[in-house]
Amino acid sequence: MNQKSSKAHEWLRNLQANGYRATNTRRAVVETLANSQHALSPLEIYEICRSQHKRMGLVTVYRTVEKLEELGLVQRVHQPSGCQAFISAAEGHQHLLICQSCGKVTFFNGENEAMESLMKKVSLQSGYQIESHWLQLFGQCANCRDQT
Amino acid sequence: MNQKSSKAHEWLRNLQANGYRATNTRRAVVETLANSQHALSPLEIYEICRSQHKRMGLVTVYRTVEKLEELGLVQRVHQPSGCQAFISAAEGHQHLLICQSCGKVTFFNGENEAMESLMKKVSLQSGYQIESHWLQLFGQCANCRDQT
DNA sequence: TTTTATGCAAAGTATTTGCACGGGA
DNA sequence: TCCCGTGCAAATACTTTGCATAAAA
Repeated sequence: MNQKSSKAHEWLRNLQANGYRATNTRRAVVETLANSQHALSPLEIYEICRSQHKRMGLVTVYRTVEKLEELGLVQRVHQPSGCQAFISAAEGHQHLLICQSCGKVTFFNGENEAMESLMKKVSLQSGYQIESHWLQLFGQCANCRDQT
Repeated sequence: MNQKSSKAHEWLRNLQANGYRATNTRRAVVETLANSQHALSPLEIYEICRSQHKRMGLVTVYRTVEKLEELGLVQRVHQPSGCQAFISAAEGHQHLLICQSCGKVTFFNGENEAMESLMKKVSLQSGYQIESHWLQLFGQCANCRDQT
């Protein structure tokens, strides 16, 4: 069993532990998202899954993604081109790095002194009590850089 | 003339300089957005403007906001609750700090060594060439903290 | 006068909901 | 068996487009 499918299994177990059932269609959505290095929209997930489950409905994708998000297993990705896509949730204090050419998503560790001190500084200057932050980087991945 | 309305005038001048006309309805949208400390959705802008221009259509708001965004005068704000709202564009390397209670938006300067070194580090580790970053903080503003 | 902007209505997308049937546990 | 999950269709929300009229320059 490779690392990819173990993530899918873990998500399915998590769903079941929360009273949700492991159905075939749900399994397809979970595997698609768990194995993807790209953020996928409900429609994209639907099209990928439909190659295996002809009868699958787009609604099922929406409902499954909703549950995965609720359990913190996937997260919505915000991009200039739109905010409908989802990807595996970052673990801990990680953030996203997105390739503008191929869409590949990489996680990086954002829990560091630099961020901490910036937030402390902003907190003092603004009077806000800072509770959370969104940090996302955009660029070109190594592959796409080479192809130029 | 206060600072608020001068921003609205500046935007109108900018629109005219780019071949767009300064109409009454457009003026209303511009003033609403230029004077707001909160991110507003097209529908919210529409409802505010309609108190003065009964005949105004929601479409006009969409079309005006589109032009303001195109000229870099306003920017879209992404939030957990949705991504339809707009606010004055940040000037230079500034980022948003949003109050989770009242929605007030404050800008802070994000152009600093901390961010630079973080991006350099991530670039080395990931192999990505980083082109832009998106940072946003969420918290409680001074007013909302006091009211607890 | 000339050209852009407007409102209305209609058309497109994206997403959610109601419901009877089907399939997991 | 029991109850959740499913697909379908319809409803809702958000945004864009076509067009005849109104208004800015």
